[in-house]
Amino acid sequence: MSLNNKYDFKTIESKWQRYWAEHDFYEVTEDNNKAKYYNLEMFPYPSGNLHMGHVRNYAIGDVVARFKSMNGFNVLHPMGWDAFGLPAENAAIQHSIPPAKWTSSNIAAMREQLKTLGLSYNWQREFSTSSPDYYKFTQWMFLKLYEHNLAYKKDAAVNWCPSCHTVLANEQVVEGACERCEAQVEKKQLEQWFFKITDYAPRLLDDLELLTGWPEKVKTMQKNWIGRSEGCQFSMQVSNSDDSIELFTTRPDTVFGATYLVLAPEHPLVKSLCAGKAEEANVQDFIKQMEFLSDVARTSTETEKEGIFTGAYALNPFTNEEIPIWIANYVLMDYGTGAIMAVPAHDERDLEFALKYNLPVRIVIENPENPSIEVVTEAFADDGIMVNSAGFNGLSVEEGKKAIIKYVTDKKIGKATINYRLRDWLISRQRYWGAPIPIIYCDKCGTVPVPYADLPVILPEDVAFRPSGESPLKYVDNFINTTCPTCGGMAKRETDTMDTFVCSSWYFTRFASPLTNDLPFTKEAADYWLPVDQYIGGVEHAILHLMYARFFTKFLHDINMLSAIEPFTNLLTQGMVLKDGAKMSKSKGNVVSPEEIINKYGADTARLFILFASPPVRDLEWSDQGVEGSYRFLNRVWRLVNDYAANIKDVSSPDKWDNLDEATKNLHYKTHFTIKKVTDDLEERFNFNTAVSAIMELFNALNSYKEYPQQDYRIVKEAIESLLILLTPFCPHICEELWRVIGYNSSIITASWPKYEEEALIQAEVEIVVQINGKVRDRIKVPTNLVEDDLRQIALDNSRIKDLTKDKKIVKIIMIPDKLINIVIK
RNA sequence: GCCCGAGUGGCGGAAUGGCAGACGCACCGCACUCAAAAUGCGGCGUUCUUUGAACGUGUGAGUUCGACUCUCACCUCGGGCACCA
Repeated sequence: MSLNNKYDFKTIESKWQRYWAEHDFYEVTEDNNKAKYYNLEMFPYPSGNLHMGHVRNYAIGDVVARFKSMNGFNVLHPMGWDAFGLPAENAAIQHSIPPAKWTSSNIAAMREQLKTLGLSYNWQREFSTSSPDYYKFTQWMFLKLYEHNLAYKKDAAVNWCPSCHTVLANEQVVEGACERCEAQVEKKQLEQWFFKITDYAPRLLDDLELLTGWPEKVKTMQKNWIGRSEGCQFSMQVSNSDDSIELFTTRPDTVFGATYLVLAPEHPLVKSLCAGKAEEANVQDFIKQMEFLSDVARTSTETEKEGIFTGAYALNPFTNEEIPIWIANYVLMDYGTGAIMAVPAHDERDLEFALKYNLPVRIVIENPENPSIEVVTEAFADDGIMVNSAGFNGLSVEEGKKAIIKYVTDKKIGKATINYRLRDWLISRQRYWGAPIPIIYCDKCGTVPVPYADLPVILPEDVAFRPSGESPLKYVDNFINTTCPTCGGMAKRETDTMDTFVCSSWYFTRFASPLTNDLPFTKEAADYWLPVDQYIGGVEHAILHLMYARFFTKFLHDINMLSAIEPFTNLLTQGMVLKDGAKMSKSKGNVVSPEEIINKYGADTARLFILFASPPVRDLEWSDQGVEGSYRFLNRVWRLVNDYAANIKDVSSPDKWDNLDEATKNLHYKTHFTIKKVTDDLEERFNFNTAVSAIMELFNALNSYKEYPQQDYRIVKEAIESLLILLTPFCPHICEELWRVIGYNSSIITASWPKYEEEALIQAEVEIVVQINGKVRDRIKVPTNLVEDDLRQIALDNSRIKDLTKDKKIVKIIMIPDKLINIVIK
């Protein structure tokens, strides 16, 4: 090795990146003779800057893709851009750069940054969701949903972000604030487009069971979000009126304790209920107060319950009692029927309200621990026996529910129902930089969908942005003014665009055949590649993106576009990258730039550190010194392999390893042990950190062997080759270079993953731990697979053990073969 | 309030019923050097009466021959949901 043979990562990395790209190593086509593996990382928003979270996400994905590929799979590993969204528009407003231009230059910059990481992407399939070739099919999806009555427009109280100047989906409101900008969300009555995701609620919930490769945590979050609840819907007659009120309850068994009804202030019956009554004016005031209050302001647990009596009464069909009808802030119009029966004795919320407004409290479920209680201070919601409930007395809660449901069903005043917390997905946005909703409004024909043949509805680029953020589309006459596809008359286009989550709800299908231009993808290609075998990304998408994508997949399945019913078979949610215990952010000033790290140490070092420092699902604490350590390791590998290169180049390995001396045999063992360990870690557990540490151990073993006088270069060669191949998914560049250094002409990235030999893992002797009463007292070396009788004898004959057990009575001896013997003494 | 996850040396972490602390970082010592860096070699949980022993995986109990690992209760931190009837 010459003195100037330094580990020159810059030259090495750019050389091999060019070489791999030129030789199309990552291009794939559908091949039915090979097992496919679709490996996908959540595509990024092209902010223009790669951050460490991206690097971690893509490094993890690249290890999986390369590992699968080296194991003979036909691997699809694509990358694209989730390119619509507000930042581009804000840049346009602030810096007068057109969003399209801003976006494409950001994409170019980020693509270059990604390429310096040496990721095994199939770049031929790259696309951006903001290109007409793509959003044409986002619009196609809208039309298909519309065609199947799953896209509809309704006037509703919606979440309005005053800062983003647009409405938001329920999922995009976090603790009353906008998910993006954290401004307090307001409520507005607007006509908006929705996707009827609620039609899919039962399947979205039930099919979570199929997702055995998903983290429990994500499934639980989705389950809670969908929020299925079983109960009963029935009606109560309004006194002195033909109207009746439909209400929903999960506790029909408590109906005898219903002492009042509560309607949501927006309930359509409220007006007529109080019409002409003394209460009318006050009720109207109350409704006005509620109207503009955001959901959170109105319904947070911290908000005090408020309500008002409507002046009307309803007849409880079970007690034949007249009970007052109230309206209150804590009842929501868009859940259930917007009306509840209040049972203060057995519902905490109703109790709080009843106590505040002096409404009667009646116990109808007996608390078995406190049967004689008379004054209710705490709502009892657990299981008990029905009391004060006429013919239903004595039933348990479960029996009571069934009996009451049967009663209302027989009487034809109600039925068993299931309610979901999930709301329909509000997808229209009053912003410019998104896929235009392909709808035309005609005075004569009404709402008319754009014909498929006319897609895409092109987003005009020559527009004037307004500082307020108000969509400039509203002022682009040649966009708005069009002709009606049905009657040919003058008509106007919808100016709202779609939520960017719509774009990302189907992108994984497009990668299967990204150039298809009559359909979003061909069924043939999609059925070959989908579902995605491994999906990798941040847990922040646990509900939003992952649920929308599941919804789209099921819909595409239903319209026979796709065989898959779930998009992602396995999901890995990686942890955040932290610095000094906090998420990296500009405001905290703790951002480490990937570009700098790659410049200083190279992509291989950056990748190695990120994969070694912590298992993928956990948060990763950034450590500059840790990076140094990874860099140091690669330098040591570099030196060792170069030192050995001449000696191992022309050595060939025999068919059988015979007569190896002990030190050599140990190295041989270590090599095969490492192959097994790394393979298991990558295949089954995604424990990249322990895989790396196993490779480091193999390196350490090789390094010690270097001092051994009678080296067997055949075994050294085997160890070095194994080490390089095992390290390739983590650090492909240095491994490729060293592969050539030891004499290969073919690329290491196409090398087969090594298989361990069972025989090499058999050791003649094992160390057994000898315990007395569970405490380690000695260690002895014995032949492998020693029978218990012999092991017991050897242990008892051991002088230290003899010493410690003399004068003691041996009660019991527990033996674990090849591992441990525990002598229990008294 | 409810649900989920985590808690192990100075630090990142390893071990999921059988040797606690693999691997790495930091630190200490030695070699090389005029010196430093780099590199190499060695040490490195705490305490003590130090060829040995006691203690030690958030706290307390329990199961077991044996518990970081299982069970129960609690504490702390993180995440999710939170008037959804």
